[in-house]
Amino acid sequence: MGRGKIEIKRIENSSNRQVTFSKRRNGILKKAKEISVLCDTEVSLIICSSSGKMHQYCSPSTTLVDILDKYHKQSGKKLWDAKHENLSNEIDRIKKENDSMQIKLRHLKGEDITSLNHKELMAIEDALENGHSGIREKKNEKIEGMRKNINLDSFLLNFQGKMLEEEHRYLNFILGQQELAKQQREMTIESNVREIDTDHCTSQMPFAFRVQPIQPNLQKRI
Amino acid sequence: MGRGKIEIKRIENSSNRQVTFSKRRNGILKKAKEISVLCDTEVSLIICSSSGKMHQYCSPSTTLVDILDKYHKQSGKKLWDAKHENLSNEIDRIKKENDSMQIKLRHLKGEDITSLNHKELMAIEDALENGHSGIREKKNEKIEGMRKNINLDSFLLNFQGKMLEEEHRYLNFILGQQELAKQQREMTIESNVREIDTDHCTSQMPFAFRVQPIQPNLQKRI
DNA sequence: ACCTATTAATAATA
DNA sequence: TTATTATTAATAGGT
Repeated sequence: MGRGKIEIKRIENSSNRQVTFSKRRNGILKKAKEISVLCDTEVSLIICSSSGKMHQYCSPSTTLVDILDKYHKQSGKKLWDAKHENLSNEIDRIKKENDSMQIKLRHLKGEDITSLNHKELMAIEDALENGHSGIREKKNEKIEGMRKNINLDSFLLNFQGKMLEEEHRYLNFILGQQELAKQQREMTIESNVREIDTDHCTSQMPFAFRVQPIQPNLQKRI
Repeated sequence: MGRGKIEIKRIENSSNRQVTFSKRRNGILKKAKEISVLCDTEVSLIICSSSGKMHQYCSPSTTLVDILDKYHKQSGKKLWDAKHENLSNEIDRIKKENDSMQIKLRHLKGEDITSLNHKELMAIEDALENGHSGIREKKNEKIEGMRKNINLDSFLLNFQGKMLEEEHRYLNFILGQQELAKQQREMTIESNVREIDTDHCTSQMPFAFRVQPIQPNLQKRI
């Protein structure tokens, strides 16, 4: 294309080379734009002239960095230096860690567990139980613990009260019996000291000494 | 150039677009080679097709990295730094996410919970309970359930056994005391009917009638 | 992938 | 650099 055909090799005439560069540079930039528009593609074109000037085209939908990044990933070539590679690797590593933790969390929350087998479910349940007991301990030490203590105290108090009541009733009963027995004994001695009658004696035996049904509440248990 | 003129806009017909891409891609790659040879320039051309394939040309005297580096220095644009910054930011973001998840996981496992307040503990416990109930549902209800029931049964059995033992001991004690009291009474009446001594009488009162510490375990049932 | 009419690019020139 | 233009190269549409 031109007044004559040319061989594709370095143009030795500097002026000609410069003119050709200018023309072809425009041409290729135009082509780059055209293909990116016509074919909906991402194009990056960088041209460094021998004089040091740079010319660049990048398709409008993206950035050079994006294209280079794509290239990097696709080609597997080390475009980026070791530092970038390290960073990329770390990102991959952390992302994996992230995903695994996310899954664990979801499992602990009881989500996405349909696919798990029995062993896995058991492991998760153990973890939940351990966690729960740990939490319970801590929680109980605080308010829950207080409430329980209060409940226990009131129960014990209630219990003690009932015990004391019971004891009190029993003691009163005993005292009453003793009193009665004493009076009966005194009456007997006073009125008929010499009259000895075993039967009478037995019948007059202080109530406290007779075989008594033991406290009914306690007897129930026999 | 072609059978007809075309407008430079996206070719909607997918097949045509693909054909045109193929042709123009070859064309622009050829142009890139030509300008780099004719004009002794460094050229980098990267084309990403919409289907994801990549095509690249780089002038033979150099590498893409060199060209990018030159571009970087010349343009003053932060190609590398921007990339580096992006990566660093992403790492920071993911690391934070990671840490937060790690903490959540540890909390759910019952670790590092001393610093939590009551509300937080409650929230975690709720989560654990929710998770647990989910797991429980999914878990093998038969075998696990059976095991638990057996354990509970054996516990109750054990407990009942202990209760009965205790009761038995107590009943034996009561019976022993009653027996003793009866014997003592009979002895007292037989040997010294007339000797009446209140103190002695009190001291001889059957043990069963004295104020006894009440059996705590059994008293519970009152 | 090939063909080819037609358009686009550009070498030589100014 | 830009403009002209003869000539070659690229390619659109069809096969």
